[in-house]
Amino acid sequence: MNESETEADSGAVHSRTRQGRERIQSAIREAAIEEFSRHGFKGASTKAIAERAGLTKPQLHYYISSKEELYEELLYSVLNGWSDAFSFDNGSDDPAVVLSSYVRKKLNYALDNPGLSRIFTTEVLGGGRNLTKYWPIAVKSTNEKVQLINRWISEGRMRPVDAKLLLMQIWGMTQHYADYAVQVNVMLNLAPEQAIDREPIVHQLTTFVLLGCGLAPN
Amino acid sequence: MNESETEADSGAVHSRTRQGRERIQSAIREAAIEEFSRHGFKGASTKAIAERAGLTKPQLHYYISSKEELYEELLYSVLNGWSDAFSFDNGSDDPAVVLSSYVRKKLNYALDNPGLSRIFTTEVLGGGRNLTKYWPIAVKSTNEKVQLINRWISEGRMRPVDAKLLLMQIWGMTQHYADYAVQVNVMLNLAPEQAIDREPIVHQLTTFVLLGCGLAPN
Amino acid sequence: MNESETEADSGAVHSRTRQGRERIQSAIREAAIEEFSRHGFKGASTKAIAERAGLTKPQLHYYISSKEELYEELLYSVLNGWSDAFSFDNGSDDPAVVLSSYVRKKLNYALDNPGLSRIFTTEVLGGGRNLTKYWPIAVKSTNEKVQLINRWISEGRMRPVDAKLLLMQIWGMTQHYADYAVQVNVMLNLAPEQAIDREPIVHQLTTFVLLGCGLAPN
Amino acid sequence: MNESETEADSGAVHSRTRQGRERIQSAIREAAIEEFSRHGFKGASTKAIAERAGLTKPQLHYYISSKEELYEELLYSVLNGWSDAFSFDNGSDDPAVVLSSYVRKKLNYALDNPGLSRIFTTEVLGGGRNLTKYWPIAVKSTNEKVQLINRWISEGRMRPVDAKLLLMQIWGMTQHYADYAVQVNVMLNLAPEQAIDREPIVHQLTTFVLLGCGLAPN
DNA sequence: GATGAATGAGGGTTCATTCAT
DNA sequence: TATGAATGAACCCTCATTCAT
Repeated sequence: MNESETEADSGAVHSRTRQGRERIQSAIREAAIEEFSRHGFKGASTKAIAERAGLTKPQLHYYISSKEELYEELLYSVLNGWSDAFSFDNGSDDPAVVLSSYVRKKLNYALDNPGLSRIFTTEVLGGGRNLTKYWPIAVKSTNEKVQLINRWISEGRMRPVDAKLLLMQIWGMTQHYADYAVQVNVMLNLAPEQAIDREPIVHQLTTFVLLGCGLAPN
Repeated sequence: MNESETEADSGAVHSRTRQGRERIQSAIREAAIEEFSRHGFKGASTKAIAERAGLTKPQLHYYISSKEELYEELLYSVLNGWSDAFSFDNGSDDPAVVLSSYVRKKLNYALDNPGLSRIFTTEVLGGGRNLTKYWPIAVKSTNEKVQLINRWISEGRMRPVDAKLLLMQIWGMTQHYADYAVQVNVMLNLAPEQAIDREPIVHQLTTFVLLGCGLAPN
Repeated sequence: MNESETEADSGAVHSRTRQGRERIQSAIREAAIEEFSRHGFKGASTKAIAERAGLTKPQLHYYISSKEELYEELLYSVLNGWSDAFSFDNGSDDPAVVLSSYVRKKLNYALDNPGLSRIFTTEVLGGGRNLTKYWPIAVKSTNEKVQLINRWISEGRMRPVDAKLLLMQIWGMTQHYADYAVQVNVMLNLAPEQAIDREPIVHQLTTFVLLGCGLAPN
Repeated sequence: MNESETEADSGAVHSRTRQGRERIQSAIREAAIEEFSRHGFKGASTKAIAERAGLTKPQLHYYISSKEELYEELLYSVLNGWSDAFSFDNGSDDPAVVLSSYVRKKLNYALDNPGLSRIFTTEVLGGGRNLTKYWPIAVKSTNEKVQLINRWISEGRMRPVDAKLLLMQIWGMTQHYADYAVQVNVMLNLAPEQAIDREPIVHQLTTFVLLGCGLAPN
């Protein structure tokens, strides 16, 4: 991206082909996200992915090794993205600050990566067979947050709540904007693909969470 | 079950076969819910449905006319169930009462019918092509609730919130227990199919919502 | 069709059931004729036959032993009907009389039994695998006619023609009214199932044949 | 049949594959004609078509998109071929010339394309559901011929006949050589697939028609 | 690199027929 | 007799993948 090479490339075949390859691979990625997120692993077809990426099926198989691997790659890609949004900001120990930041990050991820988010949802819906390695990590990371929240509670800085349930509430509310995007747009009277104005949502969500936790909204 | 009970069978062949048919049809229904909710319409296979119901594929087609019709039947079944949970109690005009009742009903539906709930989610994920007829109804029903909430707000009985977003927050939080059941159980350290203790959840959810709306929890 | 059964039956159960059986069998026959004549042996389905006869499939199999046998029964039924129309009248030795009578009988058979006629056509179209036993008979019967015609020709009572071709011309022209009934009705501006006025056709056909044979039309 | 290709192949790979594709497509076409013409649309199976063309079923679907489309393609192919044979020669206004030419063309089409001809027959036998668009064209073209014949009659150049019936007689007699080819060969003592000597037939047919119309044979 | 072709498995569905009842 | 159910084969078609070119 910030490579010093301009669009007016030296023209070396090597470089051009590499660019082409990257463009194709990102086209495949986007196409695969779309298809997998709409139909799940079993329901998605390589034909549809190939067509969406502007390739033929054999061409697609030149770039990927299998449908399963492509899917897993994307799935792990979400899990990594999750790690960021899942983590609490360490910059502050103020519950209100930490929680609002968390909500905002979660929501942003859902709205910036609705496809990837939905892939995770289809995976969980399907039973989460590919997530056995992931659960321990998620559990650990969740437990850390739970402990932090519980400390806040024991310090009287927060209303006593079940911290795990609180986190799930946040997940449910934010993930909703990825999984139910279609319904959200219908309800908000937006065109099917129209982007949502996210600031009001962040604001209401954080206020809601803070009030729910007995905290003063920022 | 009293062991001396002899099935209270009338003994008539007619009755037995009819019972058998009903048992099979409900087995098909359950199997279809499971498969569709796990893999979506495209990803589900009639073979899997048949096997789960203890039938062969041609046998299955003796009871259903097509995969699509079976799916749509189930989908409409959710939509009907939705109508109940979607409706506000008319027995009260107290925001706290109405909202907690709504949350409770929504959650109960998700926990009582996780499969059906997930089918709706897969449908929305897939783009909601089968929901064109449903949206107007849902929008109307939602708008009615929005107006009621707005009245409460204008009467100063509730904190000013975006009513639509509020409803979506409730949907997201309750639906989460159906869609993400697998993750919920992992997080709550429950066995994969173990039933959840729903009372604490209802309690925290309603408290959360009421506080978020600036209402005193019951 | 031509069943002019007396409704005033003795009323005996036995007789009534026998009547019922006969009625069913004739319904099956008609249904089978329709289906086989429209789609051929392979293309016809027992389901369609059963439905057309107002029966279920297992019910149908109670009356017939197999699709093939039902088909063959009908086919042989045509072949028998053929024998009549195929035979020259022995009452006269006048070429004009014999030929016009033959044309008339052929045409009448086609118009009275279009379904059966078409079954024969589908059989021939399909290769005539079921007709191996029939060909020798047909050939013999044809050769006899050929010899008779040839005698007429050698006696100078008819223009010299290839007798076999002449017969085929008659078959083609008459069979056309069964096989191409749909097109005939379109061309004659008749409703799809409307009966045709056959006298003009008989007249033109016989005149045509007689003139073609150098005979004076009746 | 229509293979007029130069055996001297350029040898280029490109050319070879394209030739291969064309050869396969024409094999499919021939196979499909054979199967459809023998069993009708419903009775024909893609398996049989594939095998006859030397392909597997999925291979076949690489070249065609569906059984129905393949069938319709062939059917329309007949209808187009029909247009030629259906048209009267405009080169002459002599009834004898025009009619004999018509008979000859019709017969030639039936003998050159027996399979395609039979496909049309199976379609008409089956009710002609695919011919709704075709009928108006056929009716118009027929009416034009009828008017011409009627003019000849009114000018006293032809015996008065029902022109439509006359045309149907011609259709019946010529089509017979396609539809009843099997029986024709049996009757004429030819081997099942043996080609017929068509000149005597054309001669007798035209003579027959001209005499039937009160015209002097050429 | 990329394309036409092939492959074997499996998709949903209907088939003719038989078996209990 | 007649019906609900079952059966195994076959139906048309698409799948993910691989192999020549």
